[in-house]
Parts: sequence; C-alpha cells; structure tokens
Amino acid sequence: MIDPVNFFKLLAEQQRLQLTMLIIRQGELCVCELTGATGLIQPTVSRHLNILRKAGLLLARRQGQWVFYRLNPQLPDWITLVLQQTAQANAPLITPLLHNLQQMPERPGRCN
Amino acid sequence: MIDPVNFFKLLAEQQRLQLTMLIIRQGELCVCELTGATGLIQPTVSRHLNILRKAGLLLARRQGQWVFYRLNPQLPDWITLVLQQTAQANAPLITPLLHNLQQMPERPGRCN
DNA sequence: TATGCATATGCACTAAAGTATATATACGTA
DNA sequence: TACGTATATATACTTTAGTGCATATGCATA
Repeated sequence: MIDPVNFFKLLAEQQRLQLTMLIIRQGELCVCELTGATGLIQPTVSRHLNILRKAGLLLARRQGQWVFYRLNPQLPDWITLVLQQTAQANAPLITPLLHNLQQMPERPGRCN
Repeated sequence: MIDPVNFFKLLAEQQRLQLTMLIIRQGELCVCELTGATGLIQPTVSRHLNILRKAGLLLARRQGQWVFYRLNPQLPDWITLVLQQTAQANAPLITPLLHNLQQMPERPGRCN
C-alpha cells in the first residue's frame, strides 16, 4: 500500500500534480492529450505518468496506438479524499490547461 | 497563501511529516519534545520546524527557554482537512513516537 | 556576568530527482 | 514489410534539498 510520504512525494511536483488533477477532472486522458494540455514534451509526460502508475495512483489501458490513464478506483479512502479536495480547492490552477485541451484538434476517440 | 505543490513538498519528507503529525496529535510541542519523540538530532528538528513555520503551516511561540510549535489555526479548509485525514488514516505510523514522548522525563510545563 | 540549557543557523558534503536529447518499442495502415 | 504516429526508456547533466558538525543566539539562574 502507498505510504503517506511517498504519496505526497508524487504530488509534490508541479507537473505531476497538474497531470493528476487533469485526469481527476477529465476521468481519462491519453499521453498526447496530457502533452497538449500541459505544454510539456512527451518524454516528460510519459515518465511522470509512469511514476504515478508504478506508485498505484493511476491505471493505464492501451487502446490502439494510445495509452489512456485514469485514477485507480481502488485507492484508500483518505487518498481519494485528499485528491478530490485538492482538485476542488485549486481548480483555478488547471482551468487554463483544460482550455488548452479543448482546443486540441483530433483528439482520439474512446471506446471502453 | 500556500500553493498546493509547496504544501505537498512540506509533507513529502519522512521527518517533516512525522513532526507535523505529532503536533496535530498533541496540539503543541516544543523542540526538545519533538527531538525526544523522533530520535532526530536537535538541529534537524529545528530546521524542519523552521521550514514548516516559514511556509505558514505551523506557528511558534516562545515560553521561557522553550519554543512551542502548533498548527496554524488559520489554514485554508482543504489543507486542514488533508492534514486531519492523513493523521487519522496513518495513526499507526506515529504511535511509537507518541510512546517515546510519554517516556520522556521532565517535559516542560505549558502556561498559555 | 558567568554558566548551562534550549534553539537556531552557517557551511560543506551528499544524494535524490527532474530535464533534454536521442533512441527504442508498439501499434496501425498502406 | 515499410512507414508514420504514439508511447516508453536510456544517458548524461543539473539542480534541489537533506544531513552532520560546528557554532551562534536567546533565555534563565546563580
């Protein structure tokens, strides 16, 4: 299970926190969408997502060329609560990124 | 006000998280009590407390030789909630430290 | 004012973690 | 099978941040 120090380390990084909050807001996003929303280069996004996934915070699923990341639904309650509270209380920090996302052309379609 | 990344950085360190959780549990503790409870050397404790205080998470008050640290009561609601949830959900991690604290001889008396 | 205890800080060292660039792998389609 | 796109990883570099030790400061008491 995730210990609290390592959990906070995951969030204690600007870009990782942004990625996490975007995913919380949108439910599921692929690497290229997260790259477009944040303006980061692809290897950076991929690396951070990998860190979040290995720690158990995110789950990944491949669909064709794309890999979609979502929040792990089986996280401990307190972690889910912390994430939700953080996302709600700091919504203004990611609204510009959500705007970038909406302006992306040709976002991949999802089929579960 | 504290931005979320810096807030999580404060907690993303074993010893700082321990100190914070001890203070949340006990309400107010001085440097020597925190040193005894954690087994850290005094400069390390002092330095971490200073970081937490400068960030606005803790308040310090001097009483005679001692400096007592407590949680800042004016923190944003979401931060207070995160701290409480973390302390509750991870109580087992600090119970041994609380035990150390109770076994300390000659703890300073408090007068507000 | 001298001494002792509690706390804070300066300095040098070390280790951890993020980044960019280049490259590798995986998948889809012609 | 060849090519294009999406994603992942390896390497070297840089920066950040924690630590120990020594020392400074602040307060109390003799």
